[in-house]
Amino acid sequence: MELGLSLGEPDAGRAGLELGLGLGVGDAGRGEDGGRGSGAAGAGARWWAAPVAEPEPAVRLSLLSSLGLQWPPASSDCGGRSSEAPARGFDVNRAPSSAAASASAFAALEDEEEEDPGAGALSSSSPNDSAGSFPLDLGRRARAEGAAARAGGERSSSRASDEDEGASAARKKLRLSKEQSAFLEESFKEHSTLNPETSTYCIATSFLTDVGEPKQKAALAKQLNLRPRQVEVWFQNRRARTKLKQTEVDCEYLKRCCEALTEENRRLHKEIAELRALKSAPPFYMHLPATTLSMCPSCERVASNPTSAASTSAPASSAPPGTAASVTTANSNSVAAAPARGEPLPSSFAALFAATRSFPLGSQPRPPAPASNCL
DNA sequence: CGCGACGGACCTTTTACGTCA
DNA sequence: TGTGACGTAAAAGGTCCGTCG
Repeated sequence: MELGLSLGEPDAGRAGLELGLGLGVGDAGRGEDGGRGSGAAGAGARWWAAPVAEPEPAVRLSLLSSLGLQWPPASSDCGGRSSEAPARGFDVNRAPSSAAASASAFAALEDEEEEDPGAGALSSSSPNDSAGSFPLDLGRRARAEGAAARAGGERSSSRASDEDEGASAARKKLRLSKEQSAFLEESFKEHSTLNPETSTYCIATSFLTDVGEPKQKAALAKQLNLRPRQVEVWFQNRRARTKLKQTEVDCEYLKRCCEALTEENRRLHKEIAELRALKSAPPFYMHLPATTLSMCPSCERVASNPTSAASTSAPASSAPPGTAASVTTANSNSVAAAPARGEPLPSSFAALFAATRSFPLGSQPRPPAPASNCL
């Protein structure tokens, strides 16, 4: 998707300002993170990359900033490998205190299951009856399922892990307990994807060293008494939700961007029309050199060139306030009308643009104009 | 070194279930 | 009590990448 805003003249002779918001949609993330694509980042990070053929004009960023808008939105919390791993306190690759505490709890759980592997498997119909402290008791059903998964042995394929339960069996949806969701959420904050490598967290805590599959997925599944497939599905769904939310945020931001740029475009068109009207004024204005005008970079007022202004300052000094010399762009339409010969005329364009430009974008605060460089 | 098979991880879409107003 | 909206677990199909023979 490409939002294009053309500012200025359509003809090639004039310098038109082409604004584009490159919005990559699709399989954008692949290849950028050196591995498989992070689709969540694909919608967000791709916008940064803006992989268009032509080099990105600097005006894009500067204009966005000049519009008082930041990109990406500050609320951007996009998952994905390229943008993931914000500085959080929780690190699954380290041993948090709670996890360390849970290690011993898990050991106790293991002992309990070894004594009675099927304990309580059918005693509860609700998957949410996780009464008790996490993770020692994450719900009997979940525990039973975890035990069943371990009893059946880990499949090399995560998809196959469910096949042993019988494909004909009705798909039973279970609700993860709050504790399980919270723990998975913490893991997701750290890494939106499951780390296939050996988890240093597991090694550090060494409570899963005998698992034989020291991966994050297996570790989480083991700790939460879920099947690895469940952990995998949860992460997939969580990434999808994150991406969806991020897409909504980005869409809203782009909408505001488009509105702001449209307004800026309208304003610039108006200025162009006013300048054209001035250009078609009597020849008196025409022999003013173009270098007469200069823009104050700090306050964006148009100032007259000192040398040029000096040569033309004499008539200006004779122009009293309230005459055409003090007219600003606010009423430049009236200025555009050719003054009758003999009327006092402005000495330069500087007076015409002496007033501070009005920016319709209310979100953009303007710094106060330094008095030294301004008219 | 190039190539195809394979496994693993991920993404997107869809389905189905549980909850709640 | 029935119902629709919503959240979410789960599955299916596809893609990509690394590994191996």
